[in-house]
Amino acid sequence: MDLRQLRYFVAVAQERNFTRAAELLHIAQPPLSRQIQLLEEELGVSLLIRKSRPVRLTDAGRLFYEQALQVLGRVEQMRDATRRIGLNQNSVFSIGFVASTLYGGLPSLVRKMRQHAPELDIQLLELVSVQQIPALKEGRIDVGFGRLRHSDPNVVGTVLREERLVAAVPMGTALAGASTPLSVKSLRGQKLIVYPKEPRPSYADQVLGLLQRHDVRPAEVHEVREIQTALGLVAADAGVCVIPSSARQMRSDVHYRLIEEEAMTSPVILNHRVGDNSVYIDLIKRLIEEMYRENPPWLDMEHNVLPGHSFDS
Amino acid sequence: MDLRQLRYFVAVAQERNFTRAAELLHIAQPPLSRQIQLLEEELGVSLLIRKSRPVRLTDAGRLFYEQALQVLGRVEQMRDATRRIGLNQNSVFSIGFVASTLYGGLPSLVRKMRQHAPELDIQLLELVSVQQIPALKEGRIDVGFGRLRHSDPNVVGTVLREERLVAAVPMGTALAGASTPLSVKSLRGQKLIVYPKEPRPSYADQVLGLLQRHDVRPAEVHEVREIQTALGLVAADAGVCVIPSSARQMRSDVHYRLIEEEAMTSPVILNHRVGDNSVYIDLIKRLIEEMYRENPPWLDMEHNVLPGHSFDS
DNA sequence: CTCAAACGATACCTTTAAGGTATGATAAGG
DNA sequence: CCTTATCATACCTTAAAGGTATCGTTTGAG
Repeated sequence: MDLRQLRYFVAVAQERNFTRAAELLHIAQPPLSRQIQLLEEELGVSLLIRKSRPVRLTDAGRLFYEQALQVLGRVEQMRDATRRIGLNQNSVFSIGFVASTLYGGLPSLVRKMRQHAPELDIQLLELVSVQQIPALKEGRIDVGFGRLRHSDPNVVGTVLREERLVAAVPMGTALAGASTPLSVKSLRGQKLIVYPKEPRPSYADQVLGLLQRHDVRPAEVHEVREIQTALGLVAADAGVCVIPSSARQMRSDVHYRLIEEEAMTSPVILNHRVGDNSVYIDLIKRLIEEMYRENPPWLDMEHNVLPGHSFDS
Repeated sequence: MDLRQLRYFVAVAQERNFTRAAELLHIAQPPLSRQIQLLEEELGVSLLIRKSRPVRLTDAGRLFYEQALQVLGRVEQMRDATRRIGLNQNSVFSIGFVASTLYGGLPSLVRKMRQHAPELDIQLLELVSVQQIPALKEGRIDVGFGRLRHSDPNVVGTVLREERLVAAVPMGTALAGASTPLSVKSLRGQKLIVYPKEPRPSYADQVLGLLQRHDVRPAEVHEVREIQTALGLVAADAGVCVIPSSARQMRSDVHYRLIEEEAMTSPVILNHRVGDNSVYIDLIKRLIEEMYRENPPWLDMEHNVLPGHSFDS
């Protein structure tokens, strides 16, 4: 499959006539016919009904046509965006993040970065923690906000805060009958919902590891794509899940209880390359320190523990 | 530009070494070098810094790399989806759902199902709309709650409601300066964030298709995993996204504006196999009718249009 | 500081695939 | 039934992809 074939197919789908499409594409009709045939052979499905005049799309052809339009549009956009970056000499600064950090200070931090460094083109890339390390080393991102500790000597990891975890439990169940902190051992024998399902390892594995360390075995583990699904299933009484306390705002039709064990926390970690002396790394660190000094609502000191960190190394 | 060149470039970007990348691609190093040069000539920008070892990406190269990954992923997905279309018991009762239906009546419906049919083992499976049709035909699920219309004659699709779409825009931007409904044409030239990234086609494609139909071309498209990431990026002023109106509760630090065009809706559709006379299908239909008669808060009649549907066919 | 190894670029050749022409087969309308 | 339009097949030409040989540059070890 190739972009040229996509363009050829789109033309045929729009004209519903190979001869006219060939004219528009400035090629002869037989090579157009052959290229569409090659495409169908590669896919193993028929895209067009040729026995009728004008030709009609099959169901697969209709789907393929819509998708092809989008892919061709995406290619156009990436060409334009690449040229814009390359020709305008804007600096790009890439930030990797795990989704849960969007409920902490990351949105504000990015806004402050835009204010302090308007010349930067800030790219935001969702990567689970384990993906951030190679991404940093390969230069695909410049900093990363992750949730898992690592041991790579080429990447500096600084714990910004340790966020307390809470159990989201279905309304109307026994565990929902109180609001006091509960022991993680209460989760024994429960159906556990974990996320994100892939890529792994991820926060799902962090939770499974913490439960294991506390000798807690759930009755069933159900892996789902992401937190919104997990909390939705809790609302549907399909099980319980363990989430960072900042995510409690997502739904109000489930019950939340703080997990009392002090080890039941999830760190938020800033990662960057060793020896990266970019002024933007310094700027990020300074902005983070300022934000923490301001004690903003999302920091929620009742559910976060700050390690005695500073950025002086 | 061609898919082959994108694959070549991605390999070089990942290996940071032309010789190794060539080996992985099963071609010789000189043609790889030349193809990347042709690509750079066509774009008119440099993608790689070759004077350093290992080679590094330029800023334009980094953006191009991320975009190329997305495009290649899309091509893979469209191939798979096209092939899938072209080419479907205590009693377990499986319900497929798209994540956004968890913010509607699905959790309540499942609770009612559990009450009315306690003998059922209700399995909940997150599947995007297009995955639900083969899943129904193959018997992997018994009903599905999806967002995309289909034309498969073997599956009955009933539109339960048409949910109005809203634009989530960053605080402090021009579009956030009003609360009145806005025209979809206002999204021209904006950076658009779409979700879910995979599998495809999905709600992301529904939005892209709707924009295309209204002749709206965004400046850039950024695909992310799911709505929480999309809204978080909006909060970080990384672009705008189009969401179902029920999802507005997820974040309060972005601005929402109803999109005024009447066609800018996303249907919620109940799908089941033709001729499926299961008492549970009848039960689900009855429960849905009861729930809609109760006019619950999530139904939000201001942002939903009910088609004159009944389940009598 | 020197040298050898690694690695990307250039030149030129071979092979492969895209496209063109001629023509056959089939659908559809008069 | 016949003619025209349209897609498929066969075969040839042309253009581009890929291979080999080799040059120039970077980097790290001694």
